[in-house]
Amino acid sequence: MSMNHAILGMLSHEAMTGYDLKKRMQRSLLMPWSGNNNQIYKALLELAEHSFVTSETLHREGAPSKKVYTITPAGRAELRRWAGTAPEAFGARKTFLLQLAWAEDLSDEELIALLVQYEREIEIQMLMAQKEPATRQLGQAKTPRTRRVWALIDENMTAMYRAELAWIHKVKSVLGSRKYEAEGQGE
Amino acid sequence: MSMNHAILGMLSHEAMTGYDLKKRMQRSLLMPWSGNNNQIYKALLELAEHSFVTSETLHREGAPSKKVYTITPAGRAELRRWAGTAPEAFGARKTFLLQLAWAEDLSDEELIALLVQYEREIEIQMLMAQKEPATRQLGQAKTPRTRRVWALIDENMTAMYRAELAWIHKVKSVLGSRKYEAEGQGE
DNA sequence: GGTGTCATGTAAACAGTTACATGATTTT
DNA sequence: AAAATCATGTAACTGTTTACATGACACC
Repeated sequence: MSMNHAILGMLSHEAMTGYDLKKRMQRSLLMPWSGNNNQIYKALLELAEHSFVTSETLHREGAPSKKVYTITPAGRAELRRWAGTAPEAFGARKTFLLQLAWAEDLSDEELIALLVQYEREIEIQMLMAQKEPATRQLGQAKTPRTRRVWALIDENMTAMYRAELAWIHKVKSVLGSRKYEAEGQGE
Repeated sequence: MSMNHAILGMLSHEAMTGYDLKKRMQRSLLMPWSGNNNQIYKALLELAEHSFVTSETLHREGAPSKKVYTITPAGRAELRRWAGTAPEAFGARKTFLLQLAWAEDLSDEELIALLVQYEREIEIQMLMAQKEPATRQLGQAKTPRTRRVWALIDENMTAMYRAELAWIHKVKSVLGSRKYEAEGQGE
């Protein structure tokens, strides 16, 4: 579960409450979990059991109490360990490609309409990624290298959307000009 | 659940057993579910309940019996309906980006080693996608348009991996030459 | 007076993975 | 003799989403 490590990572920059974590996770496209209560409060319990975090309850008058979670040295060690583990290839759930694959009974016009809708969705994601970079929710970078790496992470996100938009344009042009009737395979 | 529709889609080209579906799903990168028994046999039961598929059991001597599933007209209608629904943006789980984000305590050399490992993983995926295109598991395309669309779907997959590899190269060059020390933001 | 934010948590459902169980045949 | 393939299914677990519950304060 990388969820727990994501939380650990965020706490490594700043002590926070579950509520803070939730908001940040929801805003960052890097963590596509919904950032919902259930997961976060459970994960925090689990991390506390392993002594990777400690919590301090702040009682405040006229406002709900807070539980501020702080990472422990053991937590930092675990984070470091995890950061060095063998990386895995990403997995993309592109439901739209499945939709396209079985859209045989749709007309060219319906297909193009679908593509336009999909394009709009991707454009929205890209705009969001640009105006609220995924790494902004991670806190303040501590070193020039981290600052640079975070910028590269944000570039990865936008590059991904740019590639998808380029592909959409190609598909639209193929369908729009009925290039498939020529049966050509060329680029 | 797009799992059920993926099954419906595959059955729309050819009647199959659960076992056949499992093998095809496992081979196709388009359906990143593990294609495990539990899911498939449950999904088939569900589809049968909705009368989207029917099954016929073939008893064979000297071999285990088969249950061949066939799509019904209602199933085809459901598939068509689904194909026309509003598409959603894809979601990518890029755990590696999270790892990178919190790799502050790793040396440049360790970071580059991680990148090289990640590059290898992505290269493997891309090679798999090229030599066994995701749409090959879908059956035989019935029309020139479908043939063309399937080719475009396969291109989408390889373009995605190509974009990732290009990004990895950039990150390697930034880290390898310690460009981050210059604090530059330029492309 | 309704909606939104702050703040913690729980319940129930759905989705997905791993492993088990069975039994015959084929390949190494 | 061991391992893989064919073929169906179940059990137990982990992961994820949606919705519920509570209560105070702030804003419109």
